[in-house]
Order: sequence, then C-alpha cells, then structure tokens
Amino acid sequence: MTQLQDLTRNQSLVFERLTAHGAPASAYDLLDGLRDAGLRNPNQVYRALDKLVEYGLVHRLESINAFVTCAHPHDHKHGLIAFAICETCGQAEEFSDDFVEERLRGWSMDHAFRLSRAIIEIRGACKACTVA
Amino acid sequence: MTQLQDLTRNQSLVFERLTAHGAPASAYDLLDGLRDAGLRNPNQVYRALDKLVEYGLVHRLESINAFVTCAHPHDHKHGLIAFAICETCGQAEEFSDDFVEERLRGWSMDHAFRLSRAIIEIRGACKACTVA
DNA sequence: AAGTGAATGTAATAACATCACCCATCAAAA
DNA sequence: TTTTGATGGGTGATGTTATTACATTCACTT
Repeated sequence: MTQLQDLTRNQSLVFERLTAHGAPASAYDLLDGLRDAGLRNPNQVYRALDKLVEYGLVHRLESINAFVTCAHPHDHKHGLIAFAICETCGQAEEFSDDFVEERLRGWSMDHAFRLSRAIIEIRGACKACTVA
Repeated sequence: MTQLQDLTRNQSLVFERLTAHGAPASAYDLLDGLRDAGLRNPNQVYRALDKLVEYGLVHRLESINAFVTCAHPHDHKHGLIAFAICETCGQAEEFSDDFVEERLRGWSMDHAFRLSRAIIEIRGACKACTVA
C-alpha cells in the first residue's frame, strides 16, 4: 500500500490541493492553484494525477473530466466504485454497490468480456441542491 | 418519436457516417469522413450529434469521448443503458440491466439524489480480442 | 565516478468542444 | 403583409483537456 509519505513533491502538492478543494477539480484548476507552488505545466499535474490514480488515492470522473480524492483510501479492497455527481453544486459522492458489481461481472462472464474497470457515474441533483 | 426521415441534412450525414463506421467514432473522425460531403467545421458535427443524442439515435461514450449509434433506436422505453467497450478493437456493445438500474435508482432514492442520467461503461477486452 | 531508473521542467502540439456572429428558412402571430 | 421567433446552417476564433518529445535532475547502486 502506498502511503502518503511516499508521495513525491508534485504528487503531494496535487493531492493536498485536491483534498483542500473538497470537490472534483479539473487538472487545469489544480494547476492554477499550484502556480504559487512552482508548477507551470499541465504535464506536471497530469503525471502526478496518473500516479495518484494508480495508487488509489484519487479517482477520475470520466463524465466531467475531473478528479476527486478517494473516499476510502485505506480500504484497498473495494471493487467497482460509483459516483453520484451533482450538476448543480459540482459535488460528487462516492459509493459502491455489491449487487451492481455482481451484475456487471456477471454480464462480462456471460459475454466472455474480460473486464478491467468500470465507470459508473450517475448525474443529477444532490439532496442539498434539491431542497434549495 | 423522431423518424430518420425527419433528420436534417447534416444530422443525416452524421448519422449515416456513424452507422457505416460500425463502431464508436469521435466527432473529429466523423468530420474527417464528411469533408467530401461539405462539412468543414467541428460545430456542424457537434450540433448534429447533440440532436441525434437528444432523439435517442446516438449515444455518447463518456469515457472515450466518442459516439455510437443506438442499438435499439425503436425501443424508446429503455432505461439506463450500459456499454462494454473493448480497449483492443474499439468496439462497444450496448446492453441494459434492470437490476443495475433498480440499484442505482434505489441509491438515489435513499440519498435524495434526483437522478437525471447514468453513465455505465465497462472497459476491457471483448470475446473476439481475448481469443485472439 | 559512472550507470540506472524515476521524477521533473518545459515547449509544443494534439485532441476535444464551444462561442460568437451572421445568414437563411419557415411558420405563426400581429 | 409584415413581424417575430424558432430552427438550422456556415465559419472563424477561441476555450478546454490531454499528450508527446526531449532535456535535466535526483536518489541510489555498482
């Protein structure tokens, strides 16, 4: 398991920035927030994000081209992960559902599809935004 | 229900091109293939795609920035749709699973999340590519 | 000291998507 | 009939997201 202490400088900067942001952020948003820290090139951020995703500390939200910190970084045994993304406030909530996972793995088995990963993202309005 | 006959010229061109392609294609791939037909600007393709998606004739694959024709264009009652995308050959297979849909709607209910749409894309290697 | 692999710095470019503006058509309202 | 509004289209410019290519630096090993 990769510990936070093992992160390189750029990886730490990006991870801390994303954590502080508290919501999904694009690579360029992160870059803007890290100019003071010395980062100036998108590649620096993308490279750090690639590693953070690889380490399971960060997830990529495919449907909004953004990244978010993992809700359960210590639990390295979680399977397929889903996200509920609020189109009003931009927040994303991570969750998982064993039944959904079982069904998707089942479909894969049935169709001889060798599953490598799943993107499950539901879009809509979160509780807070619906009430308001 | 929007019929194919109702499509405008650009919409028809894009739809026919995508159908002929027989696999997911990016907007720029489509544009390249439609230069002879007179299209020269990405906007022309994106506008057509927006309408085709709205009409349910085409789906957007969020995780690969591509578009694919709907497998069941006449069945306008299908709920959440999933795709199995082969990372080797680029093909995508559309499917749906009532149980997955029920679970995602259930999560939404439980969390007062007003679901507007779902992105379900599994990535891996299809049967044909695994055998080879 | 020299070699190695990972990380970094940087410019350039590719790939994906939208905006802004103007024009044409057509049908409904005035 | 004129006006208005909705829809579609053509086009250049721009915005946004992501990668490539190559040089350099750093930590560690031999």
